[in-house]
Parts: sequence; C-alpha cells; structure tokens
Amino acid sequence: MNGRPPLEKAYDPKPVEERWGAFWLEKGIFNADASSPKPKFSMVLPPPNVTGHLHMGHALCFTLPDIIVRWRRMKGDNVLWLPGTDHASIAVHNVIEQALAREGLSREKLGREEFLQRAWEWKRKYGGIITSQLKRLGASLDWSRERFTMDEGFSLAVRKVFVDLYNEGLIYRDYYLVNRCPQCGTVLSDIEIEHREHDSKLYHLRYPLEGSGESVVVATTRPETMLGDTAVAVHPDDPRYAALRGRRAVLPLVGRLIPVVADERVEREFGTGAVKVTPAHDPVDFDLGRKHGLEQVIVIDGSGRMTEAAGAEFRGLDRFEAREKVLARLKEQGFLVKVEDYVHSIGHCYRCKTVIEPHLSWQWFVRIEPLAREAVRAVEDGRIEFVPSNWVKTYFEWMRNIHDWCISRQLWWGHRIPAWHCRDCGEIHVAMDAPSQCGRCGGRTLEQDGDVLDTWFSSALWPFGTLGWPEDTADLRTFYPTDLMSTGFDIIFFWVARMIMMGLKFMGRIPFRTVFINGLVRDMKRRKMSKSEGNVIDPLEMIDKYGTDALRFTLAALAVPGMDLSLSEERMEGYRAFANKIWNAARFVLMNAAGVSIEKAAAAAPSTLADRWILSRLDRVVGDLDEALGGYRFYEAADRIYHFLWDEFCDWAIELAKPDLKAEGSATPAVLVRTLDRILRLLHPFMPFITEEIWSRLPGAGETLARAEFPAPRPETRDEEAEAEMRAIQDIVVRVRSIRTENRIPPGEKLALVMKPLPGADRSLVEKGREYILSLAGLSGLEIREEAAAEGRWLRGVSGFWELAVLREESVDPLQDQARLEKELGRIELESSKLAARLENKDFLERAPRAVVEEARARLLELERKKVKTREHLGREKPS
RNA sequence: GGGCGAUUAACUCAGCGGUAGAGUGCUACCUUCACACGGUAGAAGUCACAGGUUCAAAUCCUGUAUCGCCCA
Repeated sequence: MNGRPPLEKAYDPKPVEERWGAFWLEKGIFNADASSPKPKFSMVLPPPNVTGHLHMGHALCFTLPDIIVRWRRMKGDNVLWLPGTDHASIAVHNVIEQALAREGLSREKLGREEFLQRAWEWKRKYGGIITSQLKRLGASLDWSRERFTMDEGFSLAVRKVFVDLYNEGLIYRDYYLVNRCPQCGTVLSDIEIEHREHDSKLYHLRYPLEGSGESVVVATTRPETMLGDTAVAVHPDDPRYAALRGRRAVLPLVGRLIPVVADERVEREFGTGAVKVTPAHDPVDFDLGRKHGLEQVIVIDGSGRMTEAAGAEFRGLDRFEAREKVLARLKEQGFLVKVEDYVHSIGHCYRCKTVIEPHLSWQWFVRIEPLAREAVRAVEDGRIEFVPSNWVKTYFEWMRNIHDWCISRQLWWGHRIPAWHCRDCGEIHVAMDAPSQCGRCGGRTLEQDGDVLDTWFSSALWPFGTLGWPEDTADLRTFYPTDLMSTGFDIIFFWVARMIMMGLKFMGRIPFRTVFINGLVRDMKRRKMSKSEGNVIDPLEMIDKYGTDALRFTLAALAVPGMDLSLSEERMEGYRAFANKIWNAARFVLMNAAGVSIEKAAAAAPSTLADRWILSRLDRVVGDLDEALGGYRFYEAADRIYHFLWDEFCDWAIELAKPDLKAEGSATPAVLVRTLDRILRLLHPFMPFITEEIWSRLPGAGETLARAEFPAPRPETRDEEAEAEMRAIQDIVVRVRSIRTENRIPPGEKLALVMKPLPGADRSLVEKGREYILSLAGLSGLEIREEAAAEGRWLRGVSGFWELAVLREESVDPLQDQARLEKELGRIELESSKLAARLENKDFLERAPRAVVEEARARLLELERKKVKTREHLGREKPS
C-alpha cells in the first residue's frame, strides 16, 4: 500500500485538502504551456472584485468550469485557466471612503495622489483574500499567469483601446443627461440602474398663463424640479390645449416666463395631458429641450443638492427636503391643485440603491451600434453559442436596442481617461501618453481628464488583455480565442456582450466559443441569498463543516442548465456522506486487494459473472459521463457517477466480490482495483481532493490524478449477457429479501430457498449465481425442485422464470403473508390489464414501432405468469 | 406592455412522446468482519387547470390560472 498507513475509518477532509491544495500549486500542476503541441483548451476566470469575499455565487460559477477544465486536462488537452481580479472602482471607493470617513477625512480632503496610494496599499493588503479563498475551492487555475485589471500591461491595453476607438470616432465626448448616483459620487451607465416600483404621489400644479387670468395645470412626480422648468408641453392634436400654443406661462415661485410647446411625445392620458418640461433633469424633457431649443437650467447638483439656480430659498437643500419645501410654498400660494396616489418606477443605483439623479454634464461615450452589430452577427451565425440557448434571445433583445455607453466615472481608482485638456484653448488631445504641448495652440498647460473609465470598459478586454495584448505574445497566439466563458446571467449585458464586442473589434475574432450561463443560488424557499435576509450560506463555512468536495459535488448535482438552484445544508450533508462512502469503499478494496497495481488491474481479465458485470456497467458510465459533461449537464454527470458508485459498486459489486475474494488465483481483487481506479478518475473533476488522496494510495499511482488519463469507453468490456444474468440474479435476491422483511423475519436468520423452474427457465443461471444468491439473500441453502411444496410454512414469490419458496423453520403468520401477496397481485393486475388493453388496440399494433409492441408483449407475458403464480400462492387457483 | 422561466411524492428538484424518477425526510427491522456520514425492505404523486394533436401526452400545440426574473 505504498508504505502508507491504512485509511482511517471515516474521511477527514481538512488535512487532505491542505496537502493536495499545496501540492498542486507547488508542482505547478495547473500551469499551461504555450508551446505544447497538444490541443489547447482555454478559459479566463471571470475576475472577482478585488474587494470581494467568496460567496456561494462565486463557488458555483467557479466550480462548474473547474469540472470542465479538470476533465479536459485529464483528456489530454493543454489547458489554460487564467485567474485574476478586477479593480472594481466603485466598490473600492466605498471601502476606502468609509475608512476615511471614520478618520474624519474625505477623498477630496486627501487629494487624488494620496487617495490612490491608500487604495493600492489596501489592495496589497486585502486583495489576496478572494484569491486564497479560490484556492480552497480547488479551482485548478494557472496562478503563474494571474492578472489584475490595473496592472501595467492591462492598463496599456485599456489605453490603446480607448485611443483607437476615439481615433475611429467610436468614442466621443458629449454634454448629455446621464444617470448620477449622489451617494457614489459618479455617473453610471443605463444598465447600472435598477428600476423599482414605488408608491408615490402625482402632484398637479397650476401654472398661470402670461397676461391673463387663465392657467394650465401640469402633473409631475418630482415637484422640486419645477424650479428648473423651461417650458410646458402639450400634444399637438390635443383639442383641450389648442389655444395654448404659442403662449407663455409664468413659472410659479420663480417667475420665469416659459413657452408652451407642442410635441407628439406628450402622453395625452398622463395627468392633465399638459406636462412641465425640465430639460436638465428628465430624460424625455432633455430630448424635448434639444428638439425645441429650450434652455437647460440645472437646479440639482451631482450630490443631490439644490443649486444656486434653484433660488436663494432652496439653494443647498437636499433634493427631498427641497421637494417638501417647494410643495409647501406652492400650496401657500395656491399653485398646488391636487395630489394623487401614484405608482411608478424609479431608478436606483445598482450598488448602493440610492435614487438616481438625472444629471447634465460632459461625459465620454462609446458609439455602440457598429460594435453591437458585429457582436450580434457572431451569435447569429453560430460562432458563439450560448448554453442554454434561450439566453440568445435576451442577448439579441438587448443588443438590438442598445444605447451609447457612458464610460466616464467621477472616481479616482481606475484607468484614468487618456485625454488631455488644453487649458489655453480647450482643445482635447487623446493619446497613449501625455502630450507635451497643445497641438492646436501650442499651449503647454495640459491637464489630464479627471475621470476614470467604467470598470466594465477594462473587463471587456479580459479575454485578450490577460494574454498579453497589445503585444503579440505566444500565449495570445496559443490560447485566443478561449473555449468557454462561464458566468451568471446577471452580467450578460455588463460583461459578456462587451467582451464579444471588444474581442471582435480588436482581435478580429470572437473571445470565446461557448458561453455557459449558470443559475442563481437560492435558499430552500427559493429566495436570493442576501445579507439583509440573513439566509446566506457561506461557502467557506460549508467547506469547514462538510469539506470542499462535498460542497463542489452539491453544486454540480444541483446545476441544471438555465435553472436557479435551491441550496441547503441538508443536501451538503448528503454528499459528505457520499464522500465517506467512497472512502470506505476504497478502504475495503485496499484491505482486500493489497498489492494489485493499477497497471496490473487494468490488464486483468474478468472471469466471474460479477466481474464481467461490473466492468460492463462501468463502461456505460464512462460513456454517459463524457456525454453529460460535453453538454454541460453537470447534474446528470454527478447523478450518474453517484448512483454507479453507491448503488452498483458498493451495494452489489463489493458484496458480490466478497465470496470470490477468497478464491485462489481470483481476478476479482484486480477487477475491484480497476473499477475503483476508473471511478476515482471519473469523479476527480467533481471531487478533486478525496479522489487524489485515495488514488495516491493505489499501488502504482502516478504523481497526480489531476493529470492522469480520463477513462475512455472500451466497447470490448461491454457484456450484455452478464448484465442480463446479473439483472435476473439481483431480482431473485431482492424478492427473497422482500419476502423476509415483509414477513418480519429477522435479518440474521438464515433461510432455505427452493426454486421451481417455470417454462423457459435457464437452470445454468441459478448455478452460476448460486454463491451470490446464498450470500446476498442470507440463505442456508438453495435447491432446485421440479414441484413446489404445498405446506403452509412456505413463503412464496415469483422472479423471472422462477417460482420461489422460502422455508421458515418457525411458524409464519399466514395473514401477514397473505396481505403481502394480495398487494403484489393488485399491482400486477393493474399493470397487466393496462397492457392488455393497449395490445388489443389495432391502431397501436399497426402504428407503434415494432420494438415497442414486442416489449409490451414480453412484459405482459411475464406479468401473466406472475399473476397466475401469485393467485396460486393465495390458494385461488390450483397449482399448474 | 414585451420577453424568459416555473407549476411532478411532505420539501428541493430531474425527466420532456412509449412501464412516473432522485436527494432529503418518513415507516419497519438491523451495530453482519468497508462504511450507522451505514445496511435491508417499504409507504408516498388524477405530473397546476381546460381543450387539442397522436395508436400513445408529465412530455408536443393552444388557452387559463398562480408565482418568479429581465426589459420598457
């Protein structure tokens, strides 16, 4: 046994995980080789936020691809799975600024340089948390190639992309109404806004018309913005307001004269049909304002406070305080006509949930349509495939209605926009490096744009930026495009779509061939896991309690493509038990087959029926597993190997082996070793630690199972005959056991079995299976007799072509046995009558495939045989 | 309003044209020399509802209801 002590009675994951985790990394088992002639299989890890801690979503999203990657590696591919982290501008700002606030500081007080210094320091100190947690998960990543989105090479890639897109006119700067989060202190792109329904109010305000006693009533949900109104709008075809066109209204509280304009975009059904227009604070009004040349008056600033332009009374107030005050004033002065309850959807910051403020400002944008067009085509023509495929529709839907992407952020931690503003003439220079003088006026005072880029702008480059682009590296040539991108559906728009666009644009090729979308991890009540709900299951805690392998297997077994999964600790307990089961099966094999090497076992020829049977069954699993993994059906693969190991290998093969092990020159020990070895290989992608540990104890094991060969189907081990015979033997054993427990015969009591052949019975089967039946059914003897005995002490049943009779030494309760037989007869009658009815149907006989009809006939025959015998046993018919 | 998905055993979910399945839980018996993180045998479902297609529907089609998510 390799000189190692025998296995402990129960599996203890902790030392095993520590040992093998360290071993893999030290030996660089997962490092890829750019010059390998083997076929490559590459993936990049969705980079977790550098601020992050491992949660169950990560655990799922990293375990599933790890299964694929380990499988491919064992199949002989040159595998690269490249890890890294994302700088996560907003998240880091939140962390650092909170710390500053505790010191009574703010980033403004600290200044840009010192703030960045702090952020880097923080990154050095805590940025490794998530990566070390990833290692505990067993993710087989090539850490020698680890990247960070703000490292030097990656930053170069980001700058180059920006400059190139700018030079092509695909990046532009505009004074535009964007979404701003007052809390985070930056603008956001459209998709970073979450819309949620709110119970709110609709306020009807009366605006007097110039030079008359008349007025017009407008409805709004945001009365505080009226301070920035520069028009009233009505629908051109609305007869109610035909007379208003061309006149001017006097803005209450402010006194400004504002025109009444007509525009088709006004919804006549909304409120009174007349609306106030605030071009600087509402997206629709912004468009309206541009179209009608209206003034843009900014009354709320980027931090959500009222500006100078809001008037002395309101200046400095928070926007919600201002709302109350404006309403109070309007009411006092008789301009508030009515207030209605109103439900509408309000935009919130996806990070901090603060209500978004539409904000007019200079920002940088990506002209997205030309990029999106190509990205749509790549999916349409099948170069990129989504698994499950129904996400394609969502992808198309978004890509075809896409808006330009606002990429500037008013933050410091991130990639600073490579644009320099000439202080003298205002000219903007976009370049890889700071220009020394203004190309237009020659001025020497150039200031770099203060904003940084959206973090997603840089993560969009991840699949090629990490491989060395813009340099032409060996890694890039070998591993791009990658093969698989595994991620959650929540970032299809944020990330997947943008990687596709950027990959096509800068590499001229897709970034990955397959996008695997995993579901969301929920709790048993199907709720999302969230800290505020208190229903979070912490993967690290689970690893401590149940072991990494149990956690991984649980996630795999629940991972139905496209479905959310409900996770519970109970489930994990079940798979910890599974790990223990493997451990003990291995223990049995090692104790009984000591000294049989893997190599010798692989060559052993099966002699007994049980040996032929388990090898044949094993071969089926090998094929099924390859197929399931190839289709990313993790649950199916997990389920298959689970049941093979437990229900076939442990429950039958090991039990059947027990009598054969003692025989001289038996091949059975070798068959057990061979089967165990195959099981460990098949299971390794799911449970890397325990399989590695057990495998290392097998005589003749290699350095690491992680690089051992994944089993391939071997058709010559298929043995239909052995499978059929074993099925019959198993049925006999189960029948006898069933007779035993249903008559409350103690498990320890040995029984004598008499088998009577029915027409068609194969006597050699019973001879071949004699030892197995004796041992597994707990018999003292087995006898074949032509006629069944008639005394009452016999308990009877039917299995296949055999009538079974068990002799009980003590007396039996005839009522109990009769109840058992009645129940069985009921079942048989129900099924056989259904089948008979079907077989009497001419249409069925004519139109159903022949195999289906034949199968039904055969089944009916068997049922009829059982029916007759069972009736006989009940004393309803004379024995035949 | 548009789209996607769900509705199957007590719970969580597979199955997606031809004999209703799994895990957990439940019942009974068993500490048998790999394993009580175990063994053996069981109980448990008009597959949401209504129509239709088909020799045959949990499975395909149409509609209804309820729930969830995404987009506007």
